[in-house]
Amino acid sequence: MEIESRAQAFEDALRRAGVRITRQRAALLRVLAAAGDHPDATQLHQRATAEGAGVSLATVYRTLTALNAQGVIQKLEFEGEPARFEPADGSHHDHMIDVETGEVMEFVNERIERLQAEIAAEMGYEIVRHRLELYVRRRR
Amino acid sequence: MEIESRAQAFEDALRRAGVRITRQRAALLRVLAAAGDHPDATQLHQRATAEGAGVSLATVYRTLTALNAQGVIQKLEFEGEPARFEPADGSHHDHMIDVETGEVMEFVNERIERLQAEIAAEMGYEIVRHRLELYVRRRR
DNA sequence: TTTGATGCAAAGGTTTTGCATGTGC
DNA sequence: GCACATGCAAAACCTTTGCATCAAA
Repeated sequence: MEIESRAQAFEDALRRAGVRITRQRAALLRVLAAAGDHPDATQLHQRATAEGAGVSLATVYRTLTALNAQGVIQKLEFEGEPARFEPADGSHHDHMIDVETGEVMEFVNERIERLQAEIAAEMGYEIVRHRLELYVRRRR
Repeated sequence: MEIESRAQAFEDALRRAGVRITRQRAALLRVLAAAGDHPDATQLHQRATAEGAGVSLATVYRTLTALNAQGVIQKLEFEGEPARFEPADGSHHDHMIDVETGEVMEFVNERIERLQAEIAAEMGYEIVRHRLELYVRRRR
């Protein structure tokens, strides 16, 4: 069971960090592990609620903040939308957003990563993190 | 007078688009043309007010929305901050933000631009707009 | 003169927080 | 049992908007 084991890995990471695993957090970890899309706080709240877990929206936000700080999830802030979240699967990737359908796709490009590091280095800096989003339209 | 002529160019662009040039808009155009940094709506409001122009914050927002739609200014949304704005000088560039000082720097890299277009094309898309931000720290 | 722009204050949407209570470890 | 997590409701924050008034062209 792919999803269960992923949720389990999240729990372990948190426990190691000394974070308590409450019923609410376990539910959110499961919902996050199962998410194939990039849900926002409200959607996560709905999904956890649908699963029968009693979780308040405030707790969803507090948990997301904690999980993000632990590096277990990634916060995404696309233009003109509430923040979305995705499980951090270790491998870094960037996002492409179809402006017509709203669909979010992921991609990785090593050359772009390297170029970014070079640009920063040339100016005397090192990259802490970065954000690259392509807002695109299907070609015809 | 560099700034004055830039502000004048903005006015011309707006007039051509059939937008009225009010006292408030002229003041904001001057403040924007003079901005070497990347001010947010509140800062622009303060600067216009300091110049003696009576402008309400609501009008600042409405004007920024209009100017952005006209392509006269560019809206920037960095992580965890209110939106900032910069005059659109025609040439596209991306941003580097020093996470320690908050300083915002601009850069251009043709290769990154090309790679982005290639990535989108490979997946059957064309780029409408994009956003690239490097959050950096000074190297030591 | 006409139509769009403004100011004010109120509301909008998302996210955070204070405080009393509950609960994992 | 203690410290941390939760729920609720209120507030914070940035931004937008309804409506009466004003002013650019």
